[in-house]
Amino acid sequence: MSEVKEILKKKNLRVTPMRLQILDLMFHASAAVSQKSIEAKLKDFDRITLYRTLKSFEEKGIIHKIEDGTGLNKYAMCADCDEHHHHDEHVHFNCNKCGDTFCLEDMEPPSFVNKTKHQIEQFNIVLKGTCEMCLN
Amino acid sequence: MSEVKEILKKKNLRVTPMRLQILDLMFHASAAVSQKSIEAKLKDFDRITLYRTLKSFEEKGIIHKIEDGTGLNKYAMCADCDEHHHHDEHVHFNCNKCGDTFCLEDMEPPSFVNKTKHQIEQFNIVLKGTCEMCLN
DNA sequence: TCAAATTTTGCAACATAGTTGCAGAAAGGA
DNA sequence: TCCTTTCTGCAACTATGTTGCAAAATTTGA
Repeated sequence: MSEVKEILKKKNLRVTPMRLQILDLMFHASAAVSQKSIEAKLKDFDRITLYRTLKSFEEKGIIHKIEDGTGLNKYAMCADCDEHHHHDEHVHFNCNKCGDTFCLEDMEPPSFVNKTKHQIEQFNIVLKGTCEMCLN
Repeated sequence: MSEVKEILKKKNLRVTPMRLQILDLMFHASAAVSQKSIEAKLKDFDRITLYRTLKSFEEKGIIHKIEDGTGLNKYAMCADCDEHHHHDEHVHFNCNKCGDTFCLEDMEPPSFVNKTKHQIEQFNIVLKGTCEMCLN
């Protein structure tokens, strides 16, 4: 728990019980978490505050938002992001069965041959299928 | 207009003024359209009916839904989809400035080296940047 | 062309996700 | 401890999407 406390302090965010709980939860989560799944675990807290907490975490570069196409925003800890730059351009995987989303930080992102006249600056890649857990 | 009429008949959908207008609009659109942009153009029609129209078009394989990460569902005509199978696994491009989304049907989708234990079945790739129009 | 069967539409009501303003509470520093 | 700043929780609101149902429109075929 003091590990997440350090993160908050380093980012100049006040250490509150809610923030500690949320960050602790994400720190130990194996998959990316949605706001809904956080709400399910911390039912004493206010929905709006949770939105704002996640927003400020994201702005400070503690977590990154994942658009996995399920319509639900999900969040995961950033390996090495800060408030100036997010390094979250890794591939994500979304399970069609359980809906969980994982960061595939080891997977090499592909390069694209740009035949178009559009200027490509970032990408969002979500692989879909059946996750390790659901296969068994 | 009779071209889109044929599409509806072929798919066993009744030919109604609303469907003709929506399909005609999508047929001539250069970018993928969101429900919102359709509403802006066809303001005489009911919001709920529009949802259901898009849904039935999608089910019949006339259009495909694009998850471009903007949170808004967008739709584009299917080049060769039918109700049994969607062939919409091409790369999409989303402009950060104007928000428009395009199908890059010419772009070769990359292959992924699967080092994980997850089973990959589909993918969703959205390239982001500045589109041709916004560059000029 | 008209009536019956079927599909589609539009309304009401509801559900969920997300946002803003503001007052009071809590955290952190002196 | 007190003061400043930040955070929280409430109320109210917007946008997006869904379901049930009755009325309207379309299609089929006599």
